[in-house]
Amino acid sequence: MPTSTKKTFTRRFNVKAVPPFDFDLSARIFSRGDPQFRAYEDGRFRQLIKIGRKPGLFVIRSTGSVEEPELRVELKTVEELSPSDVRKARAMVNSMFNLDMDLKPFYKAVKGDPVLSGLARKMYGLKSPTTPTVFEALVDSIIEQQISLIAAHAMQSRMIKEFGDPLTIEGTTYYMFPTPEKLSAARIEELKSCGLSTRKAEYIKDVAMLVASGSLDLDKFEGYDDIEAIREELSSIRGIGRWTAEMTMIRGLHKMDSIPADDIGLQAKISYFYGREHRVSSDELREIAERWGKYRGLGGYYLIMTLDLERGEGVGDDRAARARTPKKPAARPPRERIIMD
DNA sequence: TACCAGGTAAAAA
DNA sequence: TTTTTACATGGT
Repeated sequence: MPTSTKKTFTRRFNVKAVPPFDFDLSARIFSRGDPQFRAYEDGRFRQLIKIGRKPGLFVIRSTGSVEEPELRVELKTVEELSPSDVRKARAMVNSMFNLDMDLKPFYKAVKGDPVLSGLARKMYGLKSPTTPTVFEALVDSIIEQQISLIAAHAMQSRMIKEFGDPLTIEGTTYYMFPTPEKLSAARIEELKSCGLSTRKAEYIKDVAMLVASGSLDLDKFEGYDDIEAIREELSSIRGIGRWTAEMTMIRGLHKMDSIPADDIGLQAKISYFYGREHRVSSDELREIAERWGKYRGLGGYYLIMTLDLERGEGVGDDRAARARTPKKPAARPPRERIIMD
């Protein structure tokens, strides 16, 4: 039950980032988000996130410049925050916008790449964001398996409003991403009513149960340096294949040396930028991304964001790429043998 | 109307 | 062991 007239507390603090960092460019990925969940509008990012056990609405804007980046954070809550809560909130902002990441080594690494060297200039200061929890990245990735992002986003929105805790602040109701506890307790039929297939509903409920019961600790992967180890461990869970594990690493774990080579959207974008006739295979994509060194995931992110921003809109729809790249492999590559030397 | 869309597990061959 | 199939929704 959303409580309507409660006193709200507001805490304000500033956070600095490692330059270069362009907040507007980096936050624009959220500009078409569901305003009741996560959005970027008029220079302000908003999302309701739990700090410990207390929900708080983060309102974040830039007060600095690309070379001297600084963010202003307003944190609205219905319970007063302790100093330790505020410390946690600072760390969350830092993590969500990847503020400590230094882009300079990435720009240096792609200097010789004909495409990315140009995009590095054009998108100077773009950092990749991260979901507040690894769980959110994982669940979103499961929903996005196989279907179009537009369809997936519709389902995500329904799921958030069905299972996410609401909080009304200054007349607007916001929803938090559903907790593992809430999703583990959901009935399959309820999850399906958000548009999910029976299988995806099972995957999500099962993984939520693993996390809620404590038998799967997603946060521990933050400390892993070996992305192959993360991929293998995640892939041992039903419903999580290579693609889902890699998407989770990129979106939820800051593992920017991981790249979802099987991602057909990324394959189409690479084909477009590198002038290929057909949509590149996973192996061709890996070969190209190899040049970007340990920043290959970030390289992929730059390609995706460039096309999305060229259209002047948020992410989630690659019509631009599709319109300019052949739909399918020229002729038919029936026996596509994967050659491993 | 079909077909495709940032896949995956399970059945069938 | 490899190949085929079912699955869900939203656009074109």
